[in-house]
Amino acid sequence: MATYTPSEIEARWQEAWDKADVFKATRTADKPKYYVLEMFPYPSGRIHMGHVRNYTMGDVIARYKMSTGHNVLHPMGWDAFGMPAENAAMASGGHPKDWTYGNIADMRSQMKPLGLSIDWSREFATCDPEYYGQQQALFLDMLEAGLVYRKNAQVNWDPVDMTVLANEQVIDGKGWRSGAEVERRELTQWFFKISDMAGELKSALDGLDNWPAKVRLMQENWIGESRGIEITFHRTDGNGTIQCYSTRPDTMRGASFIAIAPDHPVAQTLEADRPDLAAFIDECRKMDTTEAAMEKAEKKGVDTGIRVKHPIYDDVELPVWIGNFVLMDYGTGAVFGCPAHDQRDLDFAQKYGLFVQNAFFMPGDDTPVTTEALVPAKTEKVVYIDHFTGIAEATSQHGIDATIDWFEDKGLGTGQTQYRLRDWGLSRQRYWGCPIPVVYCDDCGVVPEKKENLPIALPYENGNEPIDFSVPGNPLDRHPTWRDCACPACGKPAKRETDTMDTFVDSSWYYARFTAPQAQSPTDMAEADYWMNVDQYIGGIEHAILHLLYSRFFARAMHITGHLPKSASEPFDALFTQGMVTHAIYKRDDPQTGRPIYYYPEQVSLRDGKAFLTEDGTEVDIVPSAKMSKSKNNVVDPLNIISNYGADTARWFVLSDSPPERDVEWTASGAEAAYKHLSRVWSICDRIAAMNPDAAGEGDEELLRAMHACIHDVTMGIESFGFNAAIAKLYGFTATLQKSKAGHAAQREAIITLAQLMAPMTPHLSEDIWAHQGGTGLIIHAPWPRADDAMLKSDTVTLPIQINGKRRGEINVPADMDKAEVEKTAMATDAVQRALNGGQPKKVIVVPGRIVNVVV
RNA sequence: GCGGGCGUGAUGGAAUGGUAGACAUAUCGGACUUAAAAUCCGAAGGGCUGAUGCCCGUGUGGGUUCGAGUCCCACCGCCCGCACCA
Repeated sequence: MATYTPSEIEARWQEAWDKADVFKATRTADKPKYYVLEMFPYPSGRIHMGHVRNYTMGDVIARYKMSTGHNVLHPMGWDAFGMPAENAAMASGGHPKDWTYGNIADMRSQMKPLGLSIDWSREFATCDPEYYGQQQALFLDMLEAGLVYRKNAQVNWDPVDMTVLANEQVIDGKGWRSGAEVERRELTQWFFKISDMAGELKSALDGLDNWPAKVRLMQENWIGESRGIEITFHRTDGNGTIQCYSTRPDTMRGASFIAIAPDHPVAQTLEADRPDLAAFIDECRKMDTTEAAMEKAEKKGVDTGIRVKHPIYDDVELPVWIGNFVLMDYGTGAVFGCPAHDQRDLDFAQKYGLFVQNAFFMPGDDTPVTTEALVPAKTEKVVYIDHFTGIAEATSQHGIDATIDWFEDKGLGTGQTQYRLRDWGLSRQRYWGCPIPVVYCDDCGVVPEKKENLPIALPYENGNEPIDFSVPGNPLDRHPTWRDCACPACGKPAKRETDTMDTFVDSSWYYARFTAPQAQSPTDMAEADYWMNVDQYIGGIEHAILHLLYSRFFARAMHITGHLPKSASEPFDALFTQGMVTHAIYKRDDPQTGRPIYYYPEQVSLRDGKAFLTEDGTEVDIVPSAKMSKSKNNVVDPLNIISNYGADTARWFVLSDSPPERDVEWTASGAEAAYKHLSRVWSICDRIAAMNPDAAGEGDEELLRAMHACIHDVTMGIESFGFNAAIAKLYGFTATLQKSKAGHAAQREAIITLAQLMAPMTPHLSEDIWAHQGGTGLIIHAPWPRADDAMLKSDTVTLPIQINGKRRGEINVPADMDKAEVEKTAMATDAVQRALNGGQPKKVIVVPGRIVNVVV
């Protein structure tokens, strides 16, 4: 043993793990199972520090659970369908399949040196026909179970490229390639009936105790349960009614207009005869379809000329407007506007000269609303007038509840629980996705493909048929033969669906597939029953809503279709959302153009907290803690770190400096420090190994006490995702061991325990120390150290003494001293005597083992 | 716009409502060295004081409490998501 050489150590132990096949997961009854899963990556081609952090966290849990006697499943795969592959094909020729599998091979080889405890025998990519074929089977089962249906929906349409665009491809309302103004276009598309489960998906959130509260709250708000009422408005022209959904029927007195969605049937019937309406509707169709854009856009409308009767006041007529802010998907696609109690409605009313009328007032203030809407909190008391006087005298919430009943009693409306959650449109007009396995037959209509014909493979799979990416649009549409097939029902020539599935479908059930990746059906129930649920799921907060909600829906759908047990309806028992890895940006404004120039970390030298170009010494600006981004040149390649310092250093650092749920800033000095620390541990091991085995020393007990405290703290840290705190304790204990003059036996016990406690984070170094200290077998198989309670307790405690809540002194007392005695001791101290100045304290609070506070 | 989160030394951060700043970086001092690097030892929130000590201090302003970084209210700033990016 000489110096710490991670490259040699890490290769050696990875080989040893491979040889012993230690990470292969097999169903067995003699150990409790533990399934740990990190959100699988998209194969972009390069792993980045965010991946390293994510997988290292999962690895820490997996290895810790192995050493606590669990049968651990820790798989890895690839979320491999998606637009970037098609974009690459369009940009530089080639085929998405080659690009994707090439990237997977690259990324796998970049991940292996990290020494992750992954069962690679279960690896799959979602673009493997073996995977998406089972996904098609699942789709057919869901179709049969009534969980899938077709309806019209809008897409972003690029009129120049003649293709559907993803939201991401729409930039300022224009197509990203053509620059043409994007339109909305209606297509018939497939939908999952997730809204049927809205209530269940919401109420089941309560049981997810080991999910972050913020994620549960975000999902709850996303599902958006609201109690309201559907009210019928009668048209004065006698041409039927308009149904409005409202969560605020208590504001009905102040209703001054009806607003309907541009694609509301009433609006569409008027379009032909009214060029002004048609033009407006057309303008609405050009609007960005994202919710953020809709909300931010100026609220505009056009009067249709239609009038409806106010449901309560016979003499009041309300104009019906088309509003660009009304969504057809939510409620009935029509709302009534009450300007007095809604700022958006007030702005709209003022813009178009509509009247403003209060429905209620705040107690003691009956000033009518003019420029600012009166929007009370639901718990605030309000005073209703007219029809609602007296029925709703408590709070605003009472008013809403009471008026819903009032309208129902009068037969004017129907109470309804409405969800914001919309059905999940899964059709994508793209090539690189899972084909939707249905066939269109002139005679039989829409026919599901037969299961024995699955997988319906992408054309490339059937023998290198050329796919043309030189023009935009879906290559499946223009493929010469792929669409042609026999109708599964009648056998006559028919055409395949050319839409593929949203890639979110792929990631909504992969966790279940990992339990039996080679099964000839979507899952193997025996395996699923054993391995599900995922005990710990780890990934980015950016997936807090869609991916996790879709997965929860799919787990339920898979139960309904017989592919998962009911107990797996909530697939992820515990969820952890980790933060990003950030890095400072080094930049300087170009003196000529004024545009910023970004420099790579390697081009910069740091001195006294300032950054200088290594080349010529020019000072550059430092922007701290920015998301790593290729365009800002602030990306650190994990492979460079591994080749310079080793995987253990990279793993140690990404866990060390920040709490895992928060962002961590990558710094060269931090990585250096991690490396130095591991070297230090290594040299301590070296020193102890060189000691005389019989050598006695001083402070054995202190060292062992510190060791047991460290076992306790690190165990707690790992169990509670406090990896940074656990690492801080390991630093502390390492320093103690380094300075220790204890005998060989105690020091050897300490270094072995230290290696074990570090093993989840730095598995290679730990194996090596274990071997050098004569441990038997592999450290990964050694049981986790246990803290001895007797060694954690100490005889005396130091209690701080506070005077009026400010620390003024301390006392050392026996740990078991009773309260009265502690108080007496505290009162006798100089600090307290000085503060009392001969008087008596007003109050003395003694918290045993914690603190004494004297109030004077 | 809506929803969610975060804000503590020069920096990353620690702190079951109970000694604010653990641990690490950067900085400074010391040992070793011809010198430097590496390594080891030590100092360090700000202000006043010779020291013991005192005052101030967790984005801002209020509140609850014997006691608030932590809980509540309002505000400011930054970050994430918003349904066809993965």
